[in-house]
Amino acid sequence: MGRQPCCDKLGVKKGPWTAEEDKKLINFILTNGQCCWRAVPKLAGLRRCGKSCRLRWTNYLRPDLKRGLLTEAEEQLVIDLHARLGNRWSKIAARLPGRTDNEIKNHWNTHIKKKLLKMGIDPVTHEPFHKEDTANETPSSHPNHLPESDDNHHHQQLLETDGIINSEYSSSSSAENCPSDESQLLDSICKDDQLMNCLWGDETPLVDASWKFPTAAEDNFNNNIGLSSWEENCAWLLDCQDFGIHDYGFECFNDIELNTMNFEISEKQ
DNA sequence: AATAAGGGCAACCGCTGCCAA
DNA sequence: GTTGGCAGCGGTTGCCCTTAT
Repeated sequence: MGRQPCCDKLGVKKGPWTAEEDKKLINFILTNGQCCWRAVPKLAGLRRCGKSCRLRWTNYLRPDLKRGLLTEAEEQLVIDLHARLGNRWSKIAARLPGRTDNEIKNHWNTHIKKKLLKMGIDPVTHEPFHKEDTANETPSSHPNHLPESDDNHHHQQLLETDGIINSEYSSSSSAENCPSDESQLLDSICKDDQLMNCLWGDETPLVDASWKFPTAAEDNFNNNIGLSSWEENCAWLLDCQDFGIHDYGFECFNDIELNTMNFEISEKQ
C-alpha cells in the first residue's frame, strides 16, 4: 500500500505566510534540518500543507537565496539557457546560484519576455519575428547567443566538467554586483564551447536545486564574508524578520553581504 | 484626493515521475 | 506487478503596490 497522506485537507491554511509562520518554519528547519516535508507542518506546529512549507522555504526563506532583481549577466544567462532548455525553469535556476525557479519564471514572464518582444524577438523560439528585418541584429547582436547544436548527446558526454563551471560561476556570485565582471565572466563562459555544451546539458544540474546544509567550503565562504555559519545566517534572518533590517543598522554592509543575508536595502534610504 | 488600470510577485493548482508498501 | 503518496515542476491565479487619470 501507499504512504499516509501528507496532510488532511481540512484545517490546512492557505494564502500568504505570516511572520509567525515563517519563524516557526525557520526555527524548525534550523533545529531539524530538511527532512520529509509531510512531517514538517505537524512537527513545526504549522497548519500548512507540507508542500506549502517546502515552497515557502525554497522560494523565500532559504538563507542562500539572493534577493532583488536579476543582474544583466544573470538575465542574459537566463535568455541563453531558455533558448536551449525552454520553460524548464528548475534546470535554468540550477545554473544560477541563489535564484529559484519561481523567481526566474516570474522574471521571465514580467521582464525578459517583454524585453525580447520589444527587440522583435519571439520569446518562445528566440528567433526574430521578421528575419529579413532583423537579420543584422540577431544572432550577431546577441553576443552570448550560440548556434544550436543538433547533437545534444555531446552535452551529456561533457557533464563531468560541470563542476568546473559550477565552481567558477558560483564563486563569481560573491561579486554579482559588479556588472563588468559579470559580463566578462559570462563572455568567457559563452566563448568556451565546451563549457557552453556543458551548460546546455540536460542532465545533472550544476547546482543541486534543493537547498542543503553548507559544506565546509561554503562555511568557509560564509566566514570570509563575516558570517560564522549557516545557523548564524539563519539567526540573522529570524531576528531581522522580527524587527526589520534597519533596526540593525544594515546600511553599513555592502551589497554582497546583504545579498548573502537575503536582505534588501531600499536605495531610497 | 480618489479611483481605475496595470504590473509584479508570492502562492496555489494540477500534473508527472519516482518509490515505498 | 500494482497501488497510492510524495517531491518536484511548470502553469496559473489573485493580491498588493504603483502609476496614471
